[in-house]
Amino acid sequence: MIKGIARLATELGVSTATVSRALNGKSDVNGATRTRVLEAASRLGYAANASARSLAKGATNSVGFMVELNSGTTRSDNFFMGVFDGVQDVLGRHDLELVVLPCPTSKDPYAYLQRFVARNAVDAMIISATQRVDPRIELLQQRSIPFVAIGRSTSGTGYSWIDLDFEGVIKAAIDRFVAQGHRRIAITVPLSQINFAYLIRDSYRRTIRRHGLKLDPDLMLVTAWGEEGGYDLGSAVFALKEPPTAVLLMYETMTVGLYRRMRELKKRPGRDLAIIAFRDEPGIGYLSPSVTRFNLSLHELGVAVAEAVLAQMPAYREHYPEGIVQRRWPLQLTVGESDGGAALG
Amino acid sequence: MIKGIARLATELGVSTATVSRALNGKSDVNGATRTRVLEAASRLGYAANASARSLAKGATNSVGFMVELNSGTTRSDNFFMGVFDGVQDVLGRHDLELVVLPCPTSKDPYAYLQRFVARNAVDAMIISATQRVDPRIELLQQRSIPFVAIGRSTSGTGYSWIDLDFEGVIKAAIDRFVAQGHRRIAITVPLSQINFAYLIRDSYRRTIRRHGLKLDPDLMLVTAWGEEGGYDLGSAVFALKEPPTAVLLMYETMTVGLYRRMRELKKRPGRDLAIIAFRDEPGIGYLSPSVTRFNLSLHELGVAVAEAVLAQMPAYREHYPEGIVQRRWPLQLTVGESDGGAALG
DNA sequence: CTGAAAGCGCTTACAG
DNA sequence: CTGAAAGCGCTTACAG
Repeated sequence: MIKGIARLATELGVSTATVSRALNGKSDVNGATRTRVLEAASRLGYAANASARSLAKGATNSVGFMVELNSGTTRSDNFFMGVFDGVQDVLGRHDLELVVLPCPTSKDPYAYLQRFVARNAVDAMIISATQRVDPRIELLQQRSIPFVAIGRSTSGTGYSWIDLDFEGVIKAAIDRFVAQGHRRIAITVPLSQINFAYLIRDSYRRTIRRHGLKLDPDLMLVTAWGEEGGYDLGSAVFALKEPPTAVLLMYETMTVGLYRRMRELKKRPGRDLAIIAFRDEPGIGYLSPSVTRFNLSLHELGVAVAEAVLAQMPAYREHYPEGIVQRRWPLQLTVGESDGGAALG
Repeated sequence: MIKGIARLATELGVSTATVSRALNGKSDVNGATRTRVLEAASRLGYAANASARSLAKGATNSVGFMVELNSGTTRSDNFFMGVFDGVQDVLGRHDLELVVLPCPTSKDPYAYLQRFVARNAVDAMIISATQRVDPRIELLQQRSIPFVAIGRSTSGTGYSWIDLDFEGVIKAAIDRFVAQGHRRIAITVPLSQINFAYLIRDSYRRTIRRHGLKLDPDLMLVTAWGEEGGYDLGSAVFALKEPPTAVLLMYETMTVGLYRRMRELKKRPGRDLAIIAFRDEPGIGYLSPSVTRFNLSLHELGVAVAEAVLAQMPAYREHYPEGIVQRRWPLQLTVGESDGGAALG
C-alpha cells in the first residue's frame, strides 16, 4: 500500500516533489496546485513523517528543554511550567517544537544530555539547574549545538545564559534590612553544588562587607529546599547563641515551614525575625503576616530564553541578532509585613 | 567528510552493517568485533542519528507525554514532575525516551496533539487533563497509536486509562463526615469541562443520597483552582444562609487560601468547618490545625502509567500482557485535625 | 511551474 | 559472522 507523501501525490496526480514544495510553502508552486495539495493534506490528516523530514533537512525543528526531576537541586516545580509557556510563545512563531526532556532522579544529567545531542535529536538545547562545574556546557560547545543555559557555571565561556539576578536580590534585600536597622542578617544557601549556591555566598559576603557589618559564617545557613527546609531553618536560627534579626530566603517553598516553626516558638515574622522571601510560590500568598518577597514573570523569562536560543541557531540568526546573551534576570520586590518594613512606613 | 556510522565503519575497516549490528546488540556479531565497535563508538561519542534510525526502524523509540500548561484546568504543577520520574523508571529499562510535550495555554490541545501523531513523532502517547468530551481519544484510536489517558472521558471506549479514584475519595470522606455527625456536607467542583468535574458531581450525589441526606445543590461549590479559589470558597461557604459544617476539597492548592479566609472570619478549621483536602501540596504540610487529606505516590502512579503504555505497544506486549488497563488509582487518608476527627478519638 | 533522481544516515533481509 | 544493497519517507538541487 502506498503511504505518506507518495499516497498524496498519487491521489492528486502530481509528483511527491510538488507535494513537498506545496506543503513547505515554497514560492515556486502554482497557486491552484498548492490549494489542491493543502486541501488534500488536511482532508487526509497528512503531515510529513518527522523522522524522514528531519533526515532530509538535516534539522529536527525541535528545541529540547532539559529539566531535572530531582527536586533537591532544582527550582520549584511550578517554575518551569511557567517558563515553558513563554518559550512556546516564541518557538511557535517559527514552527519549532518544544520538547521537554526530564532527567530522571536516578540518572546522571551529563549522560542523559549526551544521548540526545549525540543522536542529533534536537536542533538546540535549553539546560537548567547549572552546577558550579557543569560538563554539559563544554559538551554542547564542543559539539557546537546551539544552546542557552538557565543559570551560570564556571565551566565554559562565551556561551549564552540567562540567570536570575541573585546578586541584585541580595543587594536589595540587605540594603533594605540595613536601612531598617538590622545588623545581624542571615541568608540561606542550598546544600548542593548548584552554581547559585556559590553566587549567594559571594554576593552575601560582598554586600555585608560593604555595609561594614561583621561577617559571621553562622549566618550563611545551609538549608534544604522545601517546607521542611524552612521548618528546620526556623529551629536553626533560634538555636544560635546570637540569632540573626533578619533573614533572606534565597529559594522557593521555605516560607511556610519557617512560619510554622516560628509560631511553635512563639516568634512573630516581622517582629522577632524580619523575613524576605524568594518568589511567589504556592502557599505563600495567604500567610500572615504577609510575606515581603521578590518576584518575576516566568512567562517573560521564557520568552527571553527562547529568543536567546534562536539567536544561537544559524537559521534564525538574522531575525535574532543578539548573539551571545548573558543576562541577569531582575526581580521585583513586593512589600509585605514579614520584614517589618511596612511598620516603618 | 565521512560522518556518522560510515565514519566509524571506515575507521574500523568493517561495513556499516556490522557496526549497526554491533551497536544494536544483535547476536550474530563476532565478540571481538563487537568490542572494537563499542569501544570506538564510546571513544568518538558516536550514537546513531535519531532521525535516520527512526526512519529505518519505523519507530522513534520515544513516548510522548502531553501536559497542559493551562493551570486553570490541570492538576497542580508538581503533580506531573512526580509522575514523570515514575514513567522514566519503567521506560528507561527499555531504552525508550520520555519526551514531554507541553501544550501552550494559547493552543488547542487537539490540534497540538494531532501534529505529533500525524508526523509519527512518537511511538506512543500519554495524555492528561481529559475532558468530558475529548476528541484526542478518538484521534489516537483511529490512528491506532498506543496510548493511555490519565483520566477518563465519555469519548471513545475500550482504551486504557488510569484515573485518580475520585469516587473512592468522595465515598470515604463523606462516610467519615457522616460518622462524625455531619449532615450538611459540601464539595468543590472545578469550573472547566474536565472530566472529573462530572465524576465529582455524580459521585457526590450518589453518596449523599445513600446516606439519606438532603441533596442541596448549593453545597456543590464551583471553585477555581489555587489559593484564590480556596480563599473565595471560604467567603462563599460562610455567606450561605445555611452553611455546610464540612467540606471536601477535591483538587490541589485550595487549602491555604481557605484557611486564610477562615482566619479572617474568625472561624477555625475542624471546629467551625470540618475540612478534608486533596493531596499533599506545597504549603499544606505546616498548616495549623493540621490538614486531614488524601494522598498518593506520584512515582507509583507514573510506574503504572508507563506499564499501561507498554502494554499497548506491539513490541512490548509480551512483557506487559495487561492489555487494556482501566484503573482507578486509590488514595490514602492522612488524618489531621482539620476535620475534627482527631477530637473524636 | 513541475518531475526524475539523488541523497539524508541508518537498519535489515539476503547471500555468502 | 560479514558485506553489498535495498529501502525507510522525505527534501532539494537539477533539468526542462
